[in-house]
Amino acid sequence: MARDNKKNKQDSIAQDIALKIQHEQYQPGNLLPSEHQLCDLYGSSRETIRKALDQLTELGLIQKIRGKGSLVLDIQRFSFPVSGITSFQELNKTLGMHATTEVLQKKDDIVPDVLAKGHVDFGRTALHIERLRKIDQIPIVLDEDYLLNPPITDVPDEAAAGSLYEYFEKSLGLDISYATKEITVEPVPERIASLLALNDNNLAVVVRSMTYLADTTPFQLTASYHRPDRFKFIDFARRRKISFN
Amino acid sequence: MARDNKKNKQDSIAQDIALKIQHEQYQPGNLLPSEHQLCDLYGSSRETIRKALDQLTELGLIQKIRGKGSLVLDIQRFSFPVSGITSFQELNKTLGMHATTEVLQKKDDIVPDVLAKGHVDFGRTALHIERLRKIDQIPIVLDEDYLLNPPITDVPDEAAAGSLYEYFEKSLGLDISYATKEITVEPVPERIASLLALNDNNLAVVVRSMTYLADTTPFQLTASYHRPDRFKFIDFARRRKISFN
DNA sequence: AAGTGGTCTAGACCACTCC
DNA sequence: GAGTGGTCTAGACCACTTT
Repeated sequence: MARDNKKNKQDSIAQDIALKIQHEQYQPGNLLPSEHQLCDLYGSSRETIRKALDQLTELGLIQKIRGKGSLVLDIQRFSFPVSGITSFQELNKTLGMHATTEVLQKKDDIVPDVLAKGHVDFGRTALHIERLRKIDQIPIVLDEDYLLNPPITDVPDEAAAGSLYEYFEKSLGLDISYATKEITVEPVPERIASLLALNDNNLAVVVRSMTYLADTTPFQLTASYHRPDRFKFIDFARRRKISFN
Repeated sequence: MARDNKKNKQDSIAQDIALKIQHEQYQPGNLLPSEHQLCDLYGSSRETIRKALDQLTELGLIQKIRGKGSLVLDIQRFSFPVSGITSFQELNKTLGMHATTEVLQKKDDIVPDVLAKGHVDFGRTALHIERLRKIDQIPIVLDEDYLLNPPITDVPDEAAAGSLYEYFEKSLGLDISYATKEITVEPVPERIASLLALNDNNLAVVVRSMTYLADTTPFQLTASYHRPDRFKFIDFARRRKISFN
């Protein structure tokens, strides 16, 4: 699930067209109806249609070509959702894998300095949730989440075992907005290595992220340890027009 | 460098504000002038100002807060350019490191199947450029580029030693638009391992990418092999409003 | 010439924050 | 209430592709 926040027109239109692409009502290699036709279809102005199409462009679902139209791109379905902020649980649903989550810990702890660095004060405590994710019984990811209070006071066990994001957005009504993410490859402590059943070299892919609300409040720090042989990060990126030189 | 394509108003405004943020004329934690003030400042309509601010929002430079204003975010400078399509050469300039590029090969070759898969026909030939990137004499990245003809017929040696992107955009006038990228960790062949001076385990971070022009023509396939101990990928991502369930 | 997307405008109304 | 951003509109003019 995650965000049915499509209250406004442009978001509803974007969502609707996205679904039609997903269900191949609009197919890769074909053009969407022209903006003018979409105006009639949805009964809205052209700028609103264009804002909806901008969202699809940003996602990599379409490419607009001047004089021609909006081309539906051929992005393999398994590469969605790409990049962005997406939880294991959501990804799981989308890809239809059989995954389980085991909650190993849930208690207040001091945020490790490596995670806190540059984001929150050192020595701050937070609700620490440790979860081991398995696919077909094989451990794939170990998630170490640190949830800041405020805005998060407690997390029910069911939410920890399921999707934290869904709980935050749906139950708490938090407005999750953006995140910074850093991917490295590092040797990890023995405990983590054994949980993930790593080889002798103890190398894991470490994804550290900081997630913020719309009002810029940081609320979640995460370190995810991935088995290197099962790790895959897929990204779609557009060339930006802004340069910094 | 790269793309001074800021011919239109919204891009110029976005670029101008971005530079003012970079030079701390607008500082993290402070608000930008209001949209109304920016209208006066740049002599444009509010929607145009808003489109410029949208670009900055997408980049992670600002966060808009309703009723308050546009807050300049505190993204450490070393994390720019974030994500997106950014070449080694550009990154190098931005970070001011001392790096060298050694061109090992430049000849026509068949595109390896792993790279071609899902993007171009198997068995297709392309201009293969192999480059070893070093920082302070230490090998960091091995780039295997395959450039498709058309649109690329040849690449001068100077361009290969410098920035391919700069050559494509500035000299050839190509309109680079988007790319898909995939990051994995894999054991690599002995030759690559020795070029990168890897440990006994021969593990490297492999970034495979496919880059497209604005007219959706694929033109560049790349496999980059990174030393795991020097690899770092930094990303800024916004929560999307479109869901696929 | 007709149809497409690209850009910009001036204005309207709303929701939220702050005083 | 005044100021902020969020959304939407109707229309204009331009650049490009197609026939």
